[in-house]
Amino acid sequence: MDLKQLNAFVVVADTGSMVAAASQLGLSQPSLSRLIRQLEADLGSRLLHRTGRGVSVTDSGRMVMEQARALLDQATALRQSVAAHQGQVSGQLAFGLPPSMGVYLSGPLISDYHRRYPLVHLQIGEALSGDLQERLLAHKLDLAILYDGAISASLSVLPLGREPLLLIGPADQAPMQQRDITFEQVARLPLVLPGVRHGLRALLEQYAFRESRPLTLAVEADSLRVQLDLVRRGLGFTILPARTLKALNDDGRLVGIPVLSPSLERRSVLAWRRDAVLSPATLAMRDAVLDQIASYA
DNA sequence: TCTAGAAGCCGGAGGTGTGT
DNA sequence: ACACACCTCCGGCTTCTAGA
Repeated sequence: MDLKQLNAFVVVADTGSMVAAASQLGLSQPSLSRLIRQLEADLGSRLLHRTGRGVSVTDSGRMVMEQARALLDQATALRQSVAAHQGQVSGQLAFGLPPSMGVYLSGPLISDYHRRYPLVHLQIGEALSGDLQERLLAHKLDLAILYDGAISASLSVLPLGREPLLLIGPADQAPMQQRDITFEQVARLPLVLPGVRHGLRALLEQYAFRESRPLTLAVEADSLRVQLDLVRRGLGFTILPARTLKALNDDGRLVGIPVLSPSLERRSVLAWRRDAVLSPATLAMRDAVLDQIASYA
């Protein structure tokens, strides 16, 4: 058994196809088929069900897949540790963050990180907090920023802090003339909000449930830019952190005011798999995120 | 009939042993 | 120490087989 066979098996299991996996691995299908057979012979167990329309993982295969991923992660961390020991942080790093943080955090964070660690091949993904969590657990991300709440016990987290949430609207609209606004008043306003799978929406619904003040939904839009465009056009108001508004308020026509009673805030965390061996590239990104967040304080 | 995996065969690369 | 022969391993190509 070797890492090449284990990696081949993990890619086959992920793709569900020998042909697709062979293409991804840069091997011919027969070569890949032979690698898998050798692994199965070594382990004395069938890892895949073969059908005329692809392959599926057996129960033994699922168990092997989990441990194979852990071994591959350790091998990657070992390579990167040796490189770091020689003064070079290198390797691959898949990092995810929610769009409402990505709009203001990605630029400075990634450019600074890339300048300091040019040998690290970065993959940056923006997605909903729940999707990011799933991708972390599926080994598709090494590190991600998530919104606090319903975090899996399989993840380790580091709190990043709290962001006050503002009611956002056109400067000339009546509610925006106030210095602040109560949650009760906000709940009565027509709101342009993301769908229920979105962490921010889930958070607002929790506030609404606790306060017994159901939200008045005008339009549901997952895209931040669409939300703000609709707010500019007077279809309603939205709720976002101040930094998100600042990053997207190109024409300065939108303003934000604090929401009180209760004051709305969003907490975020940096998360990674509890069983993961963090590579030097991942540790460097963790520090870079903490530095960047600290610079906003 | 089409698609995808398996098997057989071949060639290249690298390792090992032996002779000079 | 070097050159050569042989062996093993790996990957590609072609063909066959099985399932949808």
